[in-house]
Amino acid sequence: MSKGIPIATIARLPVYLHGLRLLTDRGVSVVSSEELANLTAVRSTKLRKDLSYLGSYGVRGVGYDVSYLTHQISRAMGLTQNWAVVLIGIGNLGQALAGYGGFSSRGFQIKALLDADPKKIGSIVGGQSVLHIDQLERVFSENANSIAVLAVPESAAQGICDRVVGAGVTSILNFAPMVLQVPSSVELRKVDLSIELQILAFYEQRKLANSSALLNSV
Amino acid sequence: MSKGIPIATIARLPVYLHGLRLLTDRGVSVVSSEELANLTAVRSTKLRKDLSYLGSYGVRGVGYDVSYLTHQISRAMGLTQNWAVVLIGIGNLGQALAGYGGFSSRGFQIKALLDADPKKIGSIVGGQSVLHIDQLERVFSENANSIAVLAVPESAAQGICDRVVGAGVTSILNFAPMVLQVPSSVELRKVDLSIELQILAFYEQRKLANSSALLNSV
DNA sequence: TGACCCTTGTGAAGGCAGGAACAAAGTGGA
DNA sequence: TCCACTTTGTTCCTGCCTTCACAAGGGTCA
Repeated sequence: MSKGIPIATIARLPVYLHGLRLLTDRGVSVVSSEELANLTAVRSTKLRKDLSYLGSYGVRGVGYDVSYLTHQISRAMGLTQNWAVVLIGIGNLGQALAGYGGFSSRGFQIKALLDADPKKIGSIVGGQSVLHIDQLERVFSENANSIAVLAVPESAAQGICDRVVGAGVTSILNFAPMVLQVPSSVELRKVDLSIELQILAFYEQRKLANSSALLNSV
Repeated sequence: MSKGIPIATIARLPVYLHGLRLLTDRGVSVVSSEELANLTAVRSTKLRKDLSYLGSYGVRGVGYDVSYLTHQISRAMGLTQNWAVVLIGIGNLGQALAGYGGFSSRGFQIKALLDADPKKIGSIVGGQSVLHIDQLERVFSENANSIAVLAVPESAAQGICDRVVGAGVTSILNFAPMVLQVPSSVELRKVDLSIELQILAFYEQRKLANSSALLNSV
């Protein structure tokens, strides 16, 4: 039952897919959970439990068939179909996202690029022409079930978000470093580029504090 | 005890800081957990619990002093000091990171930009001149305790990572969509730009599956 | 065919995070 | 000074995720 797959597992499946792709490139056709776990920096027991949510696709005493497992993970994640993505905000981050290999290789197809800056309209980014933000409603009506990706400045984010919701979009990914308000029927997720950096700083601070505490105690 | 702060809390503290900054801009000097929670899309009970890990900085019956709480959160996260960051890889993503306001506003100071592409050396990005990757060891020896941010292509990532570790860096943030191998003494964190998108796709797929199941059952 | 070996898949336990409910404490008014 | 009100800080409980340990199952070789 796909319904029972924990979110934590979903977040790791792409990492396994990446490891499997490496193995395919090397011509490896069968892999044990231990080997794949080493490649993806998780415990083998966690890997096996994750895979067990999808079904029993391994062979005891042998391991997993690389291509078969690749297919099963892709299917479970809904990546065998192509997902339409509309990218809004073509600044530096937007351009990076437009050219990001991790999207297309995982089944996400960017259907349109939108921006408000007249200087950018018509320019080619990642092989596509940038459209004016006025086209927003038309673009979403022509691409049903699209996911909206917001890479706009903080000041514009909530306004654009409201228009996207008004256009019937139910899945939004927000890169602006702020909290957006959406109806509960809309699935909103956020990527904050500096959160992980802050967690690192926190660890580093603790490390420094511990070493100075040691000095004091001598 | 800063040692007891859960990671989940650490990840939310920056969001609270952002909400507090909004309040400061509006001239608000005191805020209740309920109001701040609404601003940051969490439950007020979760907010209070998070803050209680830092200490007792509120006044019962009144709320929290905005500037005092701002200071205490910053201090707990180690953001009152400036953290030196060296950014490696000045492609689209690197340029986006170099200009990203969320870094400087949270106490991260980019000390150097490095790239291997001769065409980029000497160009000005985010107010700084791009240095050649050969300067890597020198840059880190001049900036002790720096955090390395990797925004390089997948094929170059492990090699650069090894050099960074060799230069004595103990905190690395990786934006390349791959798993890096580091000694256990090094703190490595990763940002995968497409993981959240995949989680959205998974929800969307489940939504579609459920609605078609409903149709079939009629 | 049977015994041994290897690896998967799963049940159970432990730990961490989230939510609810309540006790504690400070303010303001009478 | 006392009482009622407001909001914090904390305890308890529930649920999810991770880890451990082992049973189950398939392959291989004699």
